Amino acid sequence: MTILRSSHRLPAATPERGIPDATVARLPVYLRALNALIEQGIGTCSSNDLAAQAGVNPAKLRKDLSHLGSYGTRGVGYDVEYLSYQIAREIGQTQDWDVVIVGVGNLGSALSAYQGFSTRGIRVAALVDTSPERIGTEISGITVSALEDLAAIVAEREIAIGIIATPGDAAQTVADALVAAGITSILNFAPALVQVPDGVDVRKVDLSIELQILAYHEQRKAGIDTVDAE
Amino acid sequence: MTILRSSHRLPAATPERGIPDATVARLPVYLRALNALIEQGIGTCSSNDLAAQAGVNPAKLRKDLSHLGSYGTRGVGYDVEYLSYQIAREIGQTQDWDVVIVGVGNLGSALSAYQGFSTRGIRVAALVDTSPERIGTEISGITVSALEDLAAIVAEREIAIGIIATPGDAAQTVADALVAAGITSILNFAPALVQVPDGVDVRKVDLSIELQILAYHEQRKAGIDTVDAE
DNA sequence: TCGATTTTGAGAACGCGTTCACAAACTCTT
DNA sequence: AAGAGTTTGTGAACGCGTTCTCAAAATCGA
Repeated sequence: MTILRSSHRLPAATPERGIPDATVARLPVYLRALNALIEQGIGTCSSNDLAAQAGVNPAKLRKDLSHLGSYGTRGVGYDVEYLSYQIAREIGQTQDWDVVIVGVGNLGSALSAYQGFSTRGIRVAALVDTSPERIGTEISGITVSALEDLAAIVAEREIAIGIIATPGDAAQTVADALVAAGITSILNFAPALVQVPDGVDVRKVDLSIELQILAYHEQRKAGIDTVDAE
Repeated sequence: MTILRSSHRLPAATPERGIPDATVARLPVYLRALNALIEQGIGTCSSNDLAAQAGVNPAKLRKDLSHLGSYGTRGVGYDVEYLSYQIAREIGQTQDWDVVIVGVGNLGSALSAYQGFSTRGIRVAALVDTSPERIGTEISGITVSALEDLAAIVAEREIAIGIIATPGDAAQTVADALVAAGITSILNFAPALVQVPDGVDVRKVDLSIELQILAYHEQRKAGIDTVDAE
């Protein structure tokens, strides 16, 4: 059964630049769900099927996909492989992205060995640290370089994404070094917020805060139990 | 459904329970900013000062704080220590929270040694794994237990929060075990979504997706450079 | 060919969160 | 004591994202 890719879109249609942030954040989830379907040998799926796999509302899924174009077929659904490719292309996963990790303490080391990256087009290309004891050692098959060599490494390997995995007080220094080296996208694991110039994207992952949010809700659950009788 | 908890000072105000999720997620950020101010020896601050420290809009900060109560003084600002305590109390950081980490691979090990937890009232109380080679070994000063012993450990130590740091295919099994053991809050680092019964909170941190989102924007920047002449 | 059925794509309504704008409340100076 | 200056707390406007809903487009069976 061949799925018609409902004709070509308009040649000069809106460049469709500007997918909502919330949608962008979910596209990788859909991609993962589609890959799961591919592994199950499923060739076509409805928005209901895919939404169930991805854990979202079917209407939301369709709205999200509609921002990319019309890749489904009414009355039929989506061709799994075709849609998978379209999303991959949209989020730039048809190419590999080299990243540099700054700070190879416990977290940085764990990230350098993280299995989940390679299958999603992420390749840890370099490790950097400031500690003399760490520089020159090999972690996950990569030799740790000095922070001074960052710019050269970034230029040579065409690295566009940097990961900050240092303690909080080093974060701004590292961010400055990354920006100076030409990095324009930063993932910050340090418990500190960093200032960067316009044009540089920073995403922050704060492990403590995630747990603190859970603790708030946990406290609230406990409070309901004990206070309700009041 | 609505939780009535009479506050000691509000006579006929709204139940006041039910702080918006977006606000809850920012309270730990404010708390960190306030602690930074305390270390600088600053006793009072305006919403402008604190907002700058926390990296948010002053109006948003005030709106957030207004959900907790009126802890500021017009024309003056906020007492740093007092506000710090009020936020800490609100998000349950006046007590320590014990957590169990399931999966002591690279990521789980790194989390067990993470310095940022202890200062925020998070204590890693137990480590669990399924691998016979890991069970019984000591990591960050904690002996790794078997998954079968999870329920006993959770009960004994009164652990309320569990962290999943396993590969994706083990995540659901682990989540089921955590729920069976009485855990009601889960932080999931595995690249898979887990199903849990009502009443159990799950937060998900997906390292690959964070990088994929950055890669999307990175790709877009590159596209603008080459396509757009603006 | 035609009607019944399935499913997408998108307009519209809705809700939540952010930002604006300002009165109220406080301090400080004269 | 009173006016000028500050800053909070909050109602209102706004914008983004989610959800509802349904016409349009496709398949299938007779």
